[in-house]
Amino acid sequence: MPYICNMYERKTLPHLNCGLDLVGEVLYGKWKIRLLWFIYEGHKRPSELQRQIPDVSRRVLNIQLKELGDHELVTRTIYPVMPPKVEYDLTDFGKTLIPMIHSIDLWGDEHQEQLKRVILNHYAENVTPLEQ
Amino acid sequence: MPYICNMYERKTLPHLNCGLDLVGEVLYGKWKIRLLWFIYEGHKRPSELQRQIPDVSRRVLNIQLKELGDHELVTRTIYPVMPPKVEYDLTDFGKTLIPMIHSIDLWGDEHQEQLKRVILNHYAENVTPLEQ
DNA sequence: AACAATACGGATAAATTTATCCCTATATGA
DNA sequence: TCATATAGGGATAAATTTATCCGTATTGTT
Repeated sequence: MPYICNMYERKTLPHLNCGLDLVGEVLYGKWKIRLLWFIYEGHKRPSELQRQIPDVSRRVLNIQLKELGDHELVTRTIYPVMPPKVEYDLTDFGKTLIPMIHSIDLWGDEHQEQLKRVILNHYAENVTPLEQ
Repeated sequence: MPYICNMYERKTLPHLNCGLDLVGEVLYGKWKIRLLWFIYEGHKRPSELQRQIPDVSRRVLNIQLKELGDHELVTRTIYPVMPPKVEYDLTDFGKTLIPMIHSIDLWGDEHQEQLKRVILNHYAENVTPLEQ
């Protein structure tokens, strides 16, 4: 049974075998964790989120927010004003993720020197010889 | 400056702006967190890992293990015996991830009912009308 | 009048990730 | 002798994700 996801009809079924599979289904997306984090920090409007994460295209931002909504991690409130105003908020379910995301963020900050080193090393080792 | 990664010459540069970017660079891969977790649980040989995660192709398993190694999260030990024997172990750096992964795993288990519901709902809502 | 800000989505292209298929090697057991 | 287990890589295809470009609308500002 095909289904549309991310504006795309998926060909394969998801794996829902273990807890980590389930988490992956809802959090595996390049910007999702960051979106949850910024919403938690109070950046609720799409344009604010876009400014916080300039690297994401506005299109993908919308898609990932939509999926977070479908997965009941955030709510979307539309204010009938002009110009349009939309706000995202964490649901209670979404809020249960915050301690986890916080620990991920902390780990990244604590090890940022080492992380940068290994990431850049990995690239350096894999640069195409022609370009060195 | 192009670089090869995942047997593929990347066209865009990675984002290394914040802690979450850095974590993403080393953990963003469909099976990486599970690989770290199973190695932590004592399944060290590639063939064991393959059995724990039948859904991953052997090829991709090797590639993701290689990257975990490049990122200094695991070590790879080759025993010069026949048939070949290889063992992966977490490095000290890799071990610092365990509490985080544990909390992810716990969250997934604690909320598995809700997760399954929202994941399946999301699919149901997005099934192509033709197939319903 | 022209333009920016707000928010959203369709069509499509590009990038990236993951999978499939096939190959190398050696030792052991049926 | 033939299958199996072990470990791994090259070439390529398929799937999936992400980005780009364009269009819709309204209000207020220059």
